[in-house]
Amino acid sequence: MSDRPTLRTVAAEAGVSHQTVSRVINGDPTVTEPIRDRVLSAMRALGYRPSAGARALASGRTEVVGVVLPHNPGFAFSNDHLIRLVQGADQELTTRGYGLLLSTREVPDDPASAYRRFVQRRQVDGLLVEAGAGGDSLRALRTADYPTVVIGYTAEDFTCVHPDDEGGAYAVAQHLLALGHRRIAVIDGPPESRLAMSARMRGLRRAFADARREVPTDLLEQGDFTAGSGYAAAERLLARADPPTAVFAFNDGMALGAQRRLRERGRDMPGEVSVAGFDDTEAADLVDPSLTSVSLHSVDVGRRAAQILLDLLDGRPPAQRENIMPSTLKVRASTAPPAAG
Amino acid sequence: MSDRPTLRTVAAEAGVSHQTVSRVINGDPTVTEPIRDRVLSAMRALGYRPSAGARALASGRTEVVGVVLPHNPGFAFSNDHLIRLVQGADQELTTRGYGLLLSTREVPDDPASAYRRFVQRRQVDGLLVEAGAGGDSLRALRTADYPTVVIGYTAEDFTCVHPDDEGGAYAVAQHLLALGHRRIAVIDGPPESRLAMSARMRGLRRAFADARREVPTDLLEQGDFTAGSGYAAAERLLARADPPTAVFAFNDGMALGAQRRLRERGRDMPGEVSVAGFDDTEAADLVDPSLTSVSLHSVDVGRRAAQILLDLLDGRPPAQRENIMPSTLKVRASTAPPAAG
DNA sequence: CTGAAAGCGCTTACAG
DNA sequence: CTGAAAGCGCTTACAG
Repeated sequence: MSDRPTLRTVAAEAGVSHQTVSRVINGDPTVTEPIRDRVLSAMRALGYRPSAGARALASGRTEVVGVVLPHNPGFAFSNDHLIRLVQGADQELTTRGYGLLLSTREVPDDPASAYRRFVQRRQVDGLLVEAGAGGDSLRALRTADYPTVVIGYTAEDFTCVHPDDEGGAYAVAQHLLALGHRRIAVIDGPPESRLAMSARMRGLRRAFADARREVPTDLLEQGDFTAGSGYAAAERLLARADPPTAVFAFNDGMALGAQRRLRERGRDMPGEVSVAGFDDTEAADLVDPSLTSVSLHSVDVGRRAAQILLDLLDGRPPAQRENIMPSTLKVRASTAPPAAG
Repeated sequence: MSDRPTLRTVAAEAGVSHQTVSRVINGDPTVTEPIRDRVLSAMRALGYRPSAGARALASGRTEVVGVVLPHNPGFAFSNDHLIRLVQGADQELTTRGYGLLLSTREVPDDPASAYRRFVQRRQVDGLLVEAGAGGDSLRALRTADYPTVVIGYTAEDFTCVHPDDEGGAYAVAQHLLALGHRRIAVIDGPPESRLAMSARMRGLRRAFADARREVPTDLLEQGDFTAGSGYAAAERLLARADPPTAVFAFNDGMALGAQRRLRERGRDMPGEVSVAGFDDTEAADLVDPSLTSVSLHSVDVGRRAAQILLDLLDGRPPAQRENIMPSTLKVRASTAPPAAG
């Protein structure tokens, strides 16, 4: 194999200086048309490929963004959300010429953590961090002083992008109230997702308030996003003296677990009990009855986060710190009016 | 902000040459203990962070691996498999000090493709390519002359790693035959996944041959991995004069679609009809009856692929071109002996 | 075991 | 509008 051509090889071939070749590559408008053409054909003829490392060293910018995902092997129900976030971010980054360096760790003191890899080695120009299970690690990234956009909720002072959890929960509650349900149970998510869960709870309360109804506080159950916790919560709800006619689980996994228990207990769905979930995972459309849920448009969230970060890198700071993307209620077969009586 | 410390700053602080600092960073064993300690504390005191770009330029290695995933927004059923592959690869790469540059495109003539990004810009030392929907694009990566490991099947002459599809299908067929099923229908996958599907078909045939039974060729249906195609295939199977007592769909999505149609048609599962899937997606455990399926251990596949690539980069070529990772039959509630008679 | 020299392949001012 | 100079921050031989 012969050596790879460099800027100077191309310059020699085109009969110009290597700076001119650099200008052509970087789209400098001051290069004249004929010169540009000559350089471009020389590049093509030689199969020239710029060295990202040399560019990064000389320019101080890597044109790569780090994406940090939570490292939760058991966090199965969010896998679909995660991959769609990445897909959306990748679309935007690629379009704008940036690379996406991925890490599934966010624990800052783990020697193999993203923090160390991206920040310590200066491999990236900025960071996209999925808030995931822990906001604690965000504080560490803080000190790194890198342009950062958080995907999800954070109590820290970072620019963030997240779905409209409040609006989504409002829509579900409004839907159930409009169907005639009053005894609506809620299966809450785990404390690690407190900020998102509070937003959903706010939406729920607002829907009840707008309907001039009281939230039935005796029907609140705690879950942890697993199907098992939804199953257990359903069991406890069935044991109530005055059981719910509708169950709103704060994610699809718990909703599916609740459905399973209700089915085992012989409850007709949605005839006797309606069930709604959140996140609109693939399974929602596959189970029977198919599950009413809230779509978070994760691809759009990821794309928007990347957009905001790249604008920031280009010197255009975001208008707001908190950026909320619309979510959509998907009504399916698992919700219907309560049985008369 | 003060300027970032460089090798020379650290060298001055520690009272050594910058080469010695470089040696400490790269773990050169010839550096004496006291010198190493002095350098390390100087690095810590100054908050030194090496520049990945400068390293890459000087050493010719980026210590980053490109991971190319198929860009299929509709390819929903493999999302879980994909994210687990990436997770496994990331674990291995991180452990060995490599970064993971991700792209969800593999179309080589797309101006925003992975091919262009990774290869043209020399941002990576090697490539991990998920064979996904198209083996065609692999041919283009070929010309790039990068160390490449394919995840999945390929007709090209690349080192590859894939799950034991043949063994998994063998296990399912053997399980159904052992339960007493003879009329076993198969819902095949789409032509894009031809190589994996052929492997599954081989496993199926081998199980029948080992049991001295004939494969009921009249019960072969074509699907395309969507739940809809499984639903339609089930419909056609129900219309047979001699319908199957068991349905083996070559992915979980089609199996769930088939389950839905069978349920709608009032067939008891698994009483009247057993159903098995493939891939062991999250939904398999959530539906009712829970779905017998084949787990592909995607995390292990991704980890192994990264291992092979990194070994290759270290000058240790793989022992075999084709590397097969074990898959596991997960028996759940959807399969049972056929109704007597 | 450690230092002085050279260079990796670009970009960024600065002249002209 | 284009070229000559300098330097980005490392690593890799090569001496000693």
